Amino acid sequence: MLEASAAPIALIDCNNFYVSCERVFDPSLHGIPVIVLSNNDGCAVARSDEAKALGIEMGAPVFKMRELMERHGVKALSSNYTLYGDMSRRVVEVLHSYSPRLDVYSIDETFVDLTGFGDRMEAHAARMRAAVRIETGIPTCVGIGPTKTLSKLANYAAKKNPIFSGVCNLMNADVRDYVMRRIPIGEIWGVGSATEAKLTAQGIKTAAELRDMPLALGRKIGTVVLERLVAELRGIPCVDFEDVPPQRKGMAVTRSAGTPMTSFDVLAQAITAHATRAAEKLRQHGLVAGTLTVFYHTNPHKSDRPQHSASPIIRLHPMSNHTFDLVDAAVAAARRGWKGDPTGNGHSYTKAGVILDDLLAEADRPAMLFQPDRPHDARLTAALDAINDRFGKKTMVLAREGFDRRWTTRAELRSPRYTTRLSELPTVQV
DNA sequence: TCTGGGGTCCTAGGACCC
DNA sequence: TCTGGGGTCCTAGGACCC
Repeated sequence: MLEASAAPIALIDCNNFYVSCERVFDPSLHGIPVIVLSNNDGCAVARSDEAKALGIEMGAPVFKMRELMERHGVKALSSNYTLYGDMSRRVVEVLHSYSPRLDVYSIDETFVDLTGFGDRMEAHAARMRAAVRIETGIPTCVGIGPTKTLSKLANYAAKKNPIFSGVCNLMNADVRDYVMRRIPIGEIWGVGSATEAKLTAQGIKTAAELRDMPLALGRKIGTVVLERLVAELRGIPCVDFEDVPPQRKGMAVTRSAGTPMTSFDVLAQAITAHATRAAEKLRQHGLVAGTLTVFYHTNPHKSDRPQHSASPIIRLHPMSNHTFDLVDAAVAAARRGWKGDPTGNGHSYTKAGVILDDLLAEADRPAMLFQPDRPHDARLTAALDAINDRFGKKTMVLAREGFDRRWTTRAELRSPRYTTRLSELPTVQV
């Protein structure tokens, strides 16, 4: 049987992760509705159970629910990615002592290979979950299944139904069938709104029905992706366990502006900041980029106002991770996309970004016949990185970022970076 | 009157994820 | 007034080649 031979995979998923991180360091947040906001304090990207119970949806814009929040005392926090990133690292560190093979899928989810635990896998998962709770303070749920898709499904069941006490094991085909008959297709990993609509039109509404659909039909109404999904639901692994993270292909730094940008100068300042950050990220990962895309656009939610968007692309040769190269290329590209008068063309741009593609390990960068030898540049960026690493991000920036910084993203409700800044350590009253 | 076919590469756009 | 950011993968279709 396929189920018997397929290796058990556990998915451990942190509950309401960003909210849980905040609660670890601020106990007053327990028992009340809490939401964490997106960049620019625009919408809710994480919600406590109490906030979900009030009907606050994922991605709900804050300005539309101010009344509701006031009425129910909803506590809103700006996102604090420095804190969440560090807490995520701590969770993974704990998991390492529970399995030699991990596939870190996202900031709050990790697949764990449970091969070799036999009948004890459920108990092992429960111990792992308890250890994460004790050592990091973060609550989690665990789903176990013969494929990644089924372990995701198991995790969903563990979160939804308290009967599982946080660990749902779907290795048994009968239990699995019972659960799958009760899960709507929209909750399955890989089924988004478009696929859900197509499947519903075919009369397919539950995970069990999707599993039993002919593979060829899956391919026909979807693509090979949907066909693989159906196979995964049948217990046939099609999604690789990636314990070694694959080489990343692209990288982006994009931000909404706190105040709309109306002149080319202000836009160029924001683009300079984004390109600077993108170059830093490249160097941190030991990569160089071959293609740079700049984009900026007006507010798409204001259809009554004139709209404009541009996304000029520039090739970088030689491939580079140098701040000056990327800033020069980005600003030049942005200028190419700009139309009209530099002091203002009648448009208010609300978002801009820099996207890097064709990434390559720095060591593999192709040599160029006439490659300029620029040892000073390398030393300069090294010094720049060292200063910003030691004294904090943006201690030293290019003057081209400007001084008024009116375009910077809003984050007015951010909690302290408790675990990564000495000056922001939590204080304890004895 | 008759007007190829097959292959590769690249890109834009869609769909999905957290 | 106020609506996130950062990724991956797949496909269709055009350009180009022989």
